[in-house]
Amino acid sequence: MSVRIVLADDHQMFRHALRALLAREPAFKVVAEAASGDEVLAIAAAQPVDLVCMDIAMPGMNGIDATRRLLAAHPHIGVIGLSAFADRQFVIDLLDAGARGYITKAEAGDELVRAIHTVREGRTYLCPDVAATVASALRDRGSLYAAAPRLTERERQVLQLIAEGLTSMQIGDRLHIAASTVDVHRRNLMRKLDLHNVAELTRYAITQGISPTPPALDGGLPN
Amino acid sequence: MSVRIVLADDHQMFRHALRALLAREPAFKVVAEAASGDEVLAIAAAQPVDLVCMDIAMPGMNGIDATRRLLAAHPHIGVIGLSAFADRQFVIDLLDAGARGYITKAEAGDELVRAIHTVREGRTYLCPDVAATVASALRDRGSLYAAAPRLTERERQVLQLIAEGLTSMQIGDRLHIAASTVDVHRRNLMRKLDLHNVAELTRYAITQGISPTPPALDGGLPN
DNA sequence: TGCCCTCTACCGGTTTCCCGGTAGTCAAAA
DNA sequence: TTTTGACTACCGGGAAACCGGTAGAGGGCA
Repeated sequence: MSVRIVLADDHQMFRHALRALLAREPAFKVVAEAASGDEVLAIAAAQPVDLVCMDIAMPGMNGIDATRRLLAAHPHIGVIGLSAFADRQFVIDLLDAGARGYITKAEAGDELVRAIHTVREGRTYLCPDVAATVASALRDRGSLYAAAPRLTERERQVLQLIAEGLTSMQIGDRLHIAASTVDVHRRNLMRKLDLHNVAELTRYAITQGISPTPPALDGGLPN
Repeated sequence: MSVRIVLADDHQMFRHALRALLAREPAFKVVAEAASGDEVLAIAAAQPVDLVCMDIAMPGMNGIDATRRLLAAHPHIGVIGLSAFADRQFVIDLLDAGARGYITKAEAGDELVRAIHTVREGRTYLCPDVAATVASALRDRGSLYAAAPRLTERERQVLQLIAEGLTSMQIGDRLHIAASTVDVHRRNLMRKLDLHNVAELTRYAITQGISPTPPALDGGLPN
């Protein structure tokens, strides 16, 4: 019986292209596509799924939170992370969430096929870049999880709005809290992440997918 | 005779997947892949090419400069821009460079097939998002090119350093100019781009590839 | 029960940003 | 030659960021 695969990525074109790539393998069957973490959860609740190729940076629920919640409900599903970057924090967070594989988009398409086979055999697959990142993380501190600066929900919200260019007062209004409270969250964010200004926070938010990439800078329809 | 296509994107996996997608069309033949603008130029110099699917954001020479130089040497080649964003500036710059099509990765894979056919017939193809962007740009100011806020070299340098989180004084030290001068460049940037804080500047710099997207937040091997 | 964490909120102070203006030099273009 | 554009530099002022501290309410956990 073939492997029932779900493709999760916010770029439809990438999904379609990936589907064409995987169609060459008779053992694979792409049964659904998702553009966000929420859609992945809905699909898994509605039909049997063996494996998910999960992009990290997606609007709405990101790939890491989606993986955590997906595996809580369906522990048998294999998750392979797919990201443009071999960012250490991404890798650690995703593996911590229970993913069984991680490859970057810089790798060859064959790499994904190999990863799927490996994960189906019950083993873990990391592409070379990612393996190096994990190794260096281990070497640095002995433990993989010790370093991950976990953000609270509130901090994530504040970070996202800071990255969108809002002032503390505007953020306070949006979240219905005082500007002074927003300042506290900002300070805690900076301390946790060892970042010290809005530019660094913005870059961090974008790489983490907390801020839906570089979005409506243009907007299209002003006024 | 089939259309000889070159795929240019810095993600090998995307190229491979796209190749699989286009392989379904018997009229298409992907004759080469490129990971940067330089590679596109080298390929076009070495073999006959009919059409290039060109990603905008590539390391080294970006898709816009590559298009301009490619068409200067080979005006008969059709260029279709491929980007994650429908950023107004991207679209305008690429069309200005002579591209004949522009589609975002949010579109379906079929969209690319349709675009290739259209461009081969000598016409221009824009996906709906992009068409709306162009229309709004025209509506805003009557002319497409009048809008392009061209940045000077100095402004680009300052923008990049702002996006990296440096203060005006630090930027001044780095560029050997006074902090007050940096402030002037910052103000001119904000006026030209209609952006009003560091967060927005940072996001802009990242979308433009001026700031090397996911920066060394992680680093990999800090030793 | 006590401890820790999160979220809330305010106090103070310094630095930087953000916006406005003026103004000189230099090189290229009209 | 005059003008335009880029780069340089300073003044002033208000807003916001940045950094430090304190502190109460509520929840989870040992």
